[in-house]
Amino acid sequence: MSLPARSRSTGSAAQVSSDLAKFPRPSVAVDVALLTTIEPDEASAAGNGQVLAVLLQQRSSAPSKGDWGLPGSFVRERERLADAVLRTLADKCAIEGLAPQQLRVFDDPARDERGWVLTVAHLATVPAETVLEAIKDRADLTLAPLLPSTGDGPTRPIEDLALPGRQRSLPFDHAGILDLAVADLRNRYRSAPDPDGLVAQPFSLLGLRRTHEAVLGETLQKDTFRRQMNPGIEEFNAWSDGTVGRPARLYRKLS
Amino acid sequence: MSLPARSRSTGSAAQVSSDLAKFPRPSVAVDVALLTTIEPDEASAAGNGQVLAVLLQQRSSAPSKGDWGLPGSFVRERERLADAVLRTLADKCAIEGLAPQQLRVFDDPARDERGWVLTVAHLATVPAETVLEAIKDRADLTLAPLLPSTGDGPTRPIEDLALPGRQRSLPFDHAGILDLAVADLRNRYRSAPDPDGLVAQPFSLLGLRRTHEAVLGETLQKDTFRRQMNPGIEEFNAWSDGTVGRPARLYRKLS
DNA sequence: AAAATAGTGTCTGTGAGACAGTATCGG
DNA sequence: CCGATACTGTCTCACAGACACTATTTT
Repeated sequence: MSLPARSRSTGSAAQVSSDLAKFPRPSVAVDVALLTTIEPDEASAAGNGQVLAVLLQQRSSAPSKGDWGLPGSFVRERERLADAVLRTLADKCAIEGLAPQQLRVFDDPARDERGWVLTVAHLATVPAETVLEAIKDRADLTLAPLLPSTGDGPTRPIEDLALPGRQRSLPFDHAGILDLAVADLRNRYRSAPDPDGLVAQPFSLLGLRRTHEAVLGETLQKDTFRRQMNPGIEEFNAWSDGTVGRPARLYRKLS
Repeated sequence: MSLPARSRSTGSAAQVSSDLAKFPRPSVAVDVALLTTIEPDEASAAGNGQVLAVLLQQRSSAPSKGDWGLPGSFVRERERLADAVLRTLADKCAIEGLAPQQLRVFDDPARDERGWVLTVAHLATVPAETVLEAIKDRADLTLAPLLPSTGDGPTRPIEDLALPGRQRSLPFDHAGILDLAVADLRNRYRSAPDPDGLVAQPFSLLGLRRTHEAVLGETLQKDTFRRQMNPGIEEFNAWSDGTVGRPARLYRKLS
């Protein structure tokens, strides 16, 4: 970025920072789509395994009070955006140790009725157990499953988000943020084994495939999947406890 | 995003907007990497054709005054980020009619010595003639060629940016913005014919390939390239004026 | 005719996709 | 033994990559 032509560089800190004061400043927030894979309550359609789910929080205030939306908060002075996301998750949801990833800025000037607010959308992923532990005593937090699109329309990544109560849609532009997050996650899960660490670390190829199927929203072929994942994993000297059938070899992610 | 718990929704605009005032607000700027493909002055290495180039402006003020950097400016009240980029290019460079694309926010709190400044990096592309026309009478604008990496290191997309004078590096985090912009452009040019419209509209397959080679920084095989582009183009009822050799059929982009 | 460029036929290797086979467990 | 699950050999098809051949122009 560069200054307008009229400003002069004096070297004085006070003078220098007063240059910035000439420009209006927006409020800046972060929102986070925290995604995980869960076993749906009813044996749902779309394959036999897990589905993607997103953490929603019931809004305690201001616009759309009472509705469920993505967690978020305003950025603090000179705080890094990723740190603001971590703080939001720690303060509001008691979840720690993630690596949020920036998606993009949503900048519609009318997106928030309170004023000029930019929000930087983020994506974070976490194993299901961590989220379930964090929300089990909380009435204002929930995991909403993302049912994969049954039709063939490639328009929106998500066919249906199962919202609690009679709520029909997410507030603000949270639906757009969620679409972006899912598309981003899917892109990464197309080529590499569990790039975001959703599965615990020795895993069987079946467990890995179930998670990939949940993320991608489609079933995968067993043998093709093995060949695609093979260069990215290494054998682990253990075997799954065979509940039924032959035990499966366990693997770890490589490097 | 959501409000802190203590705020109440009163419906009064004054009351509502005062909630936002409780939070510190950063200065927000946009920076743009305007990329194009040019014929390099000397018959450079790396193939026989064009190379990527980026528009640089000599900073007239403040930090790094006199150095060359990416054009940018502060966002105005309730202005959309893409509009801020368009305004920057129109005001400072007299270039219009582009479609800037957001890359990501750079948020290092120490990135600008003047204070807390976030910048939203953008990418825009434009045919070479438009840029050359716009900069030809301007001493503070230049097109810096991006020489493709000669070695095999896949670390950085750009081996060398040919900066004017004795300047060694770009100010702020502009080098990172440029890397992102080039990587993004390359991703799109890998699968589709000229997705950003860098070539004029009936084109020969040779011209299209030269532009793709410039963007990707590597030479492409004639016949493989044709097959990859074929589903995305349609024949145009005209032929290139054969200066030497057989004239080439011309094409247009499909749909 | 020679040089230069455009366009295409074809061979080969690689890998996805699919099917069916073999291996190893619990009952 | 049977059922169930894990694993793998192999066939087919499609396509990238590469080479060379044919086609059409200027000189």
